[in-house]
Amino acid sequence: MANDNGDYESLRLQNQVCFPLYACTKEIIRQYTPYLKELNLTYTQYLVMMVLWEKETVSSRELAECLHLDYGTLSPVLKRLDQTGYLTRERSLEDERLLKLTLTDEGRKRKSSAVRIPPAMTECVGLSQEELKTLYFLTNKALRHMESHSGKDS
Amino acid sequence: MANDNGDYESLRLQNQVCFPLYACTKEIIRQYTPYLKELNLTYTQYLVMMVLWEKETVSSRELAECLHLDYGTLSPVLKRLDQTGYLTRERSLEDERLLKLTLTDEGRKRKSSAVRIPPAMTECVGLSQEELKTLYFLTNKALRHMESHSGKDS
DNA sequence: TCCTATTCAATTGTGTACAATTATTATATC
DNA sequence: GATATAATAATTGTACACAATTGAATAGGA
Repeated sequence: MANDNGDYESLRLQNQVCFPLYACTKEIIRQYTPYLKELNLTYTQYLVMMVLWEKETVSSRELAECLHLDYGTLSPVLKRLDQTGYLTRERSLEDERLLKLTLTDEGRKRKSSAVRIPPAMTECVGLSQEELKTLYFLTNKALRHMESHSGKDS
Repeated sequence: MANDNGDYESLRLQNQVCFPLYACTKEIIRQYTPYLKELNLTYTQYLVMMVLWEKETVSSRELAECLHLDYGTLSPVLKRLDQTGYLTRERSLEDERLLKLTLTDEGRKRKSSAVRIPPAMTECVGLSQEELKTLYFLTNKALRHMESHSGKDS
């Protein structure tokens, strides 16, 4: 009934949606690199700094949640940012389990240098504002769907 | 003239397009993991296998190009797939620099188990066919733009 | 032919990324 | 108030990911 070609059609690299998503993400991050290098940051570290530039102080737990990263990834990243001198790590007084991260003056200074990164990256990706909005909408929709449908199906 | 809020608006995590792309990619790969574990594959190894399932034999150079991976990533991945017994690595006779990868019977067998992965993943992402097509189009467009505008501007 | 530049691949070093385990602190239950 | 449970981080182990370096094979030019 079904022919062999048709059965395996879905397994072709060209027919995967995730693959260009994966390749595109890596390529964008690669394009970020030279800009971030001037700030002594990696992309992951830049994500942490964006949160701190906005909130000044944040718990490790909040950070893990909003960046979708676990402690195995976050712990060494935070240690490096501490060593670089962009943030401080200290235990919360109310709850000794919580790690409180605070932006340092040195870290705050980098914010003004960072403002030119987003427009440069938008330029580099080569999509229109409309297309970027669509991309933003679709990836967020997929993310929300996967979050609500993973793990805790009781 | 310009207010401080407006200047830094573009630096907020919520206004980044790359971030949901990055988070979404990681989440999809995480969702792949249990399916791929049954085949003894990681996501990167699965990408290599998809190419081999289609072409039976391929050079390392071609693989690096179509998967957008460099040899630093690819070499150990190929070594592991060799150890698992899904492919063989041998030097090309015509050009000793080239590494020729060939699918083994054991590797070929896994293809029939893999066919149920793509529909399961489509389901899991939670986007319509139309939305997936749009996502595919936009990420490929961005990829092509970045490829043609990076490095060799003479 | 000899020399140089290029291509292909592997290796090294740094930095994620995540599952699984461990340790510490808080909370809930009795 | 002692004990079980849950929450928060850190650590360990495996596997990418990529820049930079190295080394071998090939191609191209004087």
